[in-house]
Amino acid sequence: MADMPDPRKNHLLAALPPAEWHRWQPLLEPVELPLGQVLYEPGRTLSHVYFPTTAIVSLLYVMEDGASAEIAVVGFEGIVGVSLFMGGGSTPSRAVVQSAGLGYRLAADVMKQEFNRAGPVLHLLLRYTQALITQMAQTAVCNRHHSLDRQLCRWLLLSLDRLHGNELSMTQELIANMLGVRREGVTEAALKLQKAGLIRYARGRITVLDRPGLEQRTCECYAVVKKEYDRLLPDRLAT
Amino acid sequence: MADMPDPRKNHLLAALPPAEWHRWQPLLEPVELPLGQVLYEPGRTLSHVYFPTTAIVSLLYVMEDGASAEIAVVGFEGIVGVSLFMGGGSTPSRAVVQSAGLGYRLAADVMKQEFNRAGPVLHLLLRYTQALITQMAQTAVCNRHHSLDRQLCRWLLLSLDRLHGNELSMTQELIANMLGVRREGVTEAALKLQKAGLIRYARGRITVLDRPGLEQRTCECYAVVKKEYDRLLPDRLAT
DNA sequence: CTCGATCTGTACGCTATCGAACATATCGGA
DNA sequence: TCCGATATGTTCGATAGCGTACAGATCGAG
Repeated sequence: MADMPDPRKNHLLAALPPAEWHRWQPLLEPVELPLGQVLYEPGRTLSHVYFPTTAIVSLLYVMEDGASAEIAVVGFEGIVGVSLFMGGGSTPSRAVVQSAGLGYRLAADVMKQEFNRAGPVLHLLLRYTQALITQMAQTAVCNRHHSLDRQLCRWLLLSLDRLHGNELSMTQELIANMLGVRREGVTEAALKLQKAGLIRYARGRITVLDRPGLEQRTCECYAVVKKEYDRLLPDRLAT
Repeated sequence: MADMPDPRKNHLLAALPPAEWHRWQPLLEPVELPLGQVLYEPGRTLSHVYFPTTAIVSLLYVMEDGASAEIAVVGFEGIVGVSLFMGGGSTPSRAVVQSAGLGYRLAADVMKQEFNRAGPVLHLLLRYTQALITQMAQTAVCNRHHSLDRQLCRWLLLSLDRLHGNELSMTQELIANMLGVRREGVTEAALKLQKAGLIRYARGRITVLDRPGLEQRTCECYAVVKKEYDRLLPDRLAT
């Protein structure tokens, strides 16, 4: 834990007013988030909320037959476990670490207390949740209308925005689970992108060579989501 | 406006504590909601929030090329315009009346004020929003994995739950716009359901003959959403 | 250095949905 | 009663993604 990053690498934590930050700081518990770790299960009451700093977490729904689909993705800009303060304390989805990294967590009762002070924390978290809603809505639209090629671009860009650098550590199998498609489909789509010189990859390491190229090839969904996050959470530009 | 229904046919309004209800009653403005009426446009700041009583409202995203997809549906159990209190005051989607009827509206500034009292109103609205989030998430999953047949069943059931009686007034063209598919596809799927004796329809009137049959034929998505609404909003059973 | 495990590439037939064009049926107003 | 508008039904070729099976490539542990 020597190289634990500053909690304020998480943009929500960074956006806290001094008083709140002072209260929270001793209560934030640093956590390692290895690939595949499950932060919450469908229907289970949350014990903590998580603030990723360098990790990326996928919210996904797993169907009765085992097939899955990603609903939204959360990185250093957000918080995992909004149902805790929204009400209900659980959701039908599952949260899984999609890209290993670090983060901080806060106990559920503390989070609820802080939220119920009804001050800046509440409004910050609700604005974030509104952005998350947009991401989910756009995922629905994209699943309906756009080709796998374009969806892969969108997915790579959303992940890239939540990482530092231009490299992601993801097998095609994993990406397929997230997008809810076959692994072979991802292989085909990724090949096209590689042949076009936009990415390079091998055995679970993807390097983005031409980000503007990806942005040009993706569907409108990416820009819609990006714009809404920027509008609702201007503080994310702070780091 | 002679036959304006009780505002408390809207379950959120019905769930208000006496004090709030007393304050709100004079401020609620009855509105007719004819088919196709747009309650808000993408990016436009909301002037009111709407509480449907007998109408159904679709939240949908319209793409650059004109294609569309429904993200969620709101009836007497809910409120249209959550982005007003969540923050931002607008969303990239559009709200359109999908089934003509009546409702009440409340001015944006009043709504914000009431929300910011941070009492039972806030928690009620957030629990509703959490249910709405589940509906959106499940729409994304359904769009990815389930056949048009099953999706049509889900859509009919979700609509039926928000109406009284077993008849809906909807052309196949309209349903196709909501589901984001071709009108011909809906014709085929509807024919199957009719041949199976589950529904009967003609020129924009659909009668559900065998609701359990529909529930059996739909995908798991319907039940997931229904269960979550029931869990988060037990008051909806009040009427 | 070798072997098993993991990751990526390729092929093939299948099906759902698409896009477009056109046929039929029913409603409501002139 | 007739006509245009609207709603539904049918057909047909094209295609994206599926399921399955298998082949090659590369990594790491022993």
